[in-house]
Amino acid sequence: MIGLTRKTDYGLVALSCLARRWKEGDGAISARTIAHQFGMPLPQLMNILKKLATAGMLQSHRGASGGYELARAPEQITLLQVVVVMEGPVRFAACCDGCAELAGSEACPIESHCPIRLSIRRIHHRITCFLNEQTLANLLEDGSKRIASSASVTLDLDLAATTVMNGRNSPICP
Amino acid sequence: MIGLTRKTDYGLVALSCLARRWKEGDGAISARTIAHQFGMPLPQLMNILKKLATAGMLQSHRGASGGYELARAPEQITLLQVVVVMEGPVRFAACCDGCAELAGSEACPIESHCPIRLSIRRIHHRITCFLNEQTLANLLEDGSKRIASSASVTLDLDLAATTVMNGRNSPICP
DNA sequence: TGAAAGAGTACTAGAATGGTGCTATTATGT
DNA sequence: ACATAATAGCACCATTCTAGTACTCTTTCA
Repeated sequence: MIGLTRKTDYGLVALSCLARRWKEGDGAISARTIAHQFGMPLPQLMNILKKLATAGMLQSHRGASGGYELARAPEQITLLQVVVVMEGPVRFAACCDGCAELAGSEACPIESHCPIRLSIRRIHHRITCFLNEQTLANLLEDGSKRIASSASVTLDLDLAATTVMNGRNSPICP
Repeated sequence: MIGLTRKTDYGLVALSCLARRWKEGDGAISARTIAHQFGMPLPQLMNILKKLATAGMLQSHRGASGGYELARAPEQITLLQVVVVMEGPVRFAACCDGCAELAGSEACPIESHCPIRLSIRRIHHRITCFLNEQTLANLLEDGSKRIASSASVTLDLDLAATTVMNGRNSPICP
């Protein structure tokens, strides 16, 4: 599936909240407060924040009036990093993506004569690069602005045309 | 998760095989032959090809010496179309991605004050656009060539550096 | 007429995901 | 000193998704 899990989603919302506080110079904020603010289930958000803190993305403060804050600048936290922390390494394909040597996953049986091996790897690379260009700071730049891209490309997007058609012949890109 | 399911993977390999035959001017080929050629489980590949045929991507020929062939040119079959057929509509996020009106999925409860709603939609759009630019014909152009991109951008990729690091600070893009 | 092939449907086992609960530890404020 | 509020670290359950299999029916060709 090509999409974020709900946990990653929750994590990104929380991180954005913390990034905004970072910009304002505010201090730590508790998981309870964030959960209440965005209507997220508290136990799950606690697990998520714990994970992000363990990964070094957040700094935690225990005890009363404790909480979480970003451990580094929003510009230095990328979407790819968050996804990797929450869901594990990104693997565009189970085989043929250059990640088979990770985690003892069995190699693709047709790797030697797979007709699309290299193309899949290139696509994998493009996607991970793209995700790594999207920083928390970018995410906060809302709405009318463009996505910053180190590939020196910006697209003027018609956001109203973003809906994904189910039909097989309908192009997504306007 | 950000990655293709194995079924989509199988489907792409089979489609590439059929695309190559299309270029050579060859006719239909049976599921059994494809499965044997690439070491895929036959019953599953049959289901996959049925699905792609139902979606109009393949043309099927029943009876002895029947089989499958592409229903249209490889240039007119995109990665996004294949993913949508095999996995359903692409939704980068459960909420806030402009797809909530599909399939009766419950709306995101914080949609009105979600700090990253628009950014998520933009990223969703960029990814679907990218997937829609990758055609079967592109996939067949192996190895040393570049990915065609209507965004008029090409990146020279160091394929050897594609491995995804697990560490939180290791940039993926070289 | 029999064999080969797709069409359609149903089913099972395992993994991933979403979500909850409990106990221990740490810091704060009174 | 002590109650309280907060994170840390587990373990756990229910549901959904995924991979894979099986069976019957229809069509076509030799």
